[in-house]
Amino acid sequence: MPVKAPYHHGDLRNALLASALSLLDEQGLDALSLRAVAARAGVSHAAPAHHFPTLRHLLTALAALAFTRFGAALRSSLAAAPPDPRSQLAASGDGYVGFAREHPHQFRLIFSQTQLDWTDADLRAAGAAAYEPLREVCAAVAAQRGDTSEAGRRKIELLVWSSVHGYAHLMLGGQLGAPGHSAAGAALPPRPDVEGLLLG
Amino acid sequence: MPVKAPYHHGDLRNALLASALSLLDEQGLDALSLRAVAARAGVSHAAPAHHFPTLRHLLTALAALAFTRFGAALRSSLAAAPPDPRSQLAASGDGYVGFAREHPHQFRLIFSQTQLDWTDADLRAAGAAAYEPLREVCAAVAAQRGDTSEAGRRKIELLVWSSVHGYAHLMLGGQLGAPGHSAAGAALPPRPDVEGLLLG
DNA sequence: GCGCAATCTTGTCGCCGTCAAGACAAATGT
DNA sequence: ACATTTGTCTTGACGGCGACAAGATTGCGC
Repeated sequence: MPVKAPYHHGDLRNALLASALSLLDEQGLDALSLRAVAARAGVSHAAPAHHFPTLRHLLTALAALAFTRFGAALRSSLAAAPPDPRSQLAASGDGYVGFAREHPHQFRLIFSQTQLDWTDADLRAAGAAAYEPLREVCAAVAAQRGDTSEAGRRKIELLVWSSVHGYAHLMLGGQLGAPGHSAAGAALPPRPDVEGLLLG
Repeated sequence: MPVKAPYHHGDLRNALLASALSLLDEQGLDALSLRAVAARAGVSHAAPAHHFPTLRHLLTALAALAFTRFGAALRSSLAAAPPDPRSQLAASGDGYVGFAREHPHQFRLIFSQTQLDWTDADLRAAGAAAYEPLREVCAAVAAQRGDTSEAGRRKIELLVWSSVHGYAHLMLGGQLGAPGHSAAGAALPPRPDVEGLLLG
């Protein structure tokens, strides 16, 4: 491993993404600047320009990366649960909220609206892939409720997604239960019981 | 009315908030800078310092203002609906997402986590006041479902709040239905039918 | 071996938040 | 009535930021 820095980095793009990810986890979204990321990667302040013309491009690529991690977390949570729709639904909710709690900054980045380029193909693909398991679970839930129609499936999807996403968002905002900035996960009210509501 | 600008503005604090609000509605949260707000108010770039030591202070005060408007919108939506719990619940949901659609930037500001000082007493008070009608409706819903316990009321609250908030958030993100940045409110899927789910 | 294109550096510009020092006006005390 | 004090606003400066331009360095194809 040649630690000595050559003029041409060789894999600067990935190095920048790695630096950005660590910086994001450590100091949050607001601390992500092109210059800080470049400094952490050990290059000059304008080095990222070739790989990411704009901070927006870097954030978008980073969000795509975080999205696939989010999807992987969802999948692993589903794989660890019993295969019946009710358990799967609960597991997807727990996985969703769990990722938001364990990686709050990545979660915030993923759903930050103004700073990302949502027309980017990679980001959209990563997002769609991450949500695929959730959609499958919702289809199974709709089927168990005796509704196999497209519209019925969508309604379930929307309800599940909205409630779990809203809960995660409110949780991150500290707007649930404990006032101030109490320790995460201390005395939070439990996630809304969608599975109980939908599957009795 | 002396339009000529005196050295002492007289009501700069409110003028700054008004400028900030119009700038927010016109150009979004990212365009809110102390200098831009000061310029719009016709004062020098450092004039806000006396009233808002930091951009964070200004945003917090502005969020408190937007929160009371949000609460007023909720109340007016509730007042225009029949008094039965089901209609009130539907009206609060419609008012919630309606405000988010009509004032997306104010909505985003209100729920922006990192840029606001959530220990600020005014902000917390404004937020609590805005949510009061929602809590009352949820209490009525819980009662109609035969659950008058504190825990039952909270569960209903959390479900309603999470689902409607998540829906509004996803809607603003354009993550529902139409891809890209289609016109707001075009072909969006309807809000999750919490009232139907909870009250048959 | 040579040119060429890609990659990285240094330098610059304008905008930002923030601090410091000074100009100005209004209220206050005598 | 006037001087002083206090609050308010201005000008000026500093460092950090994103973005652009121009130059240096390297590796690759010919």
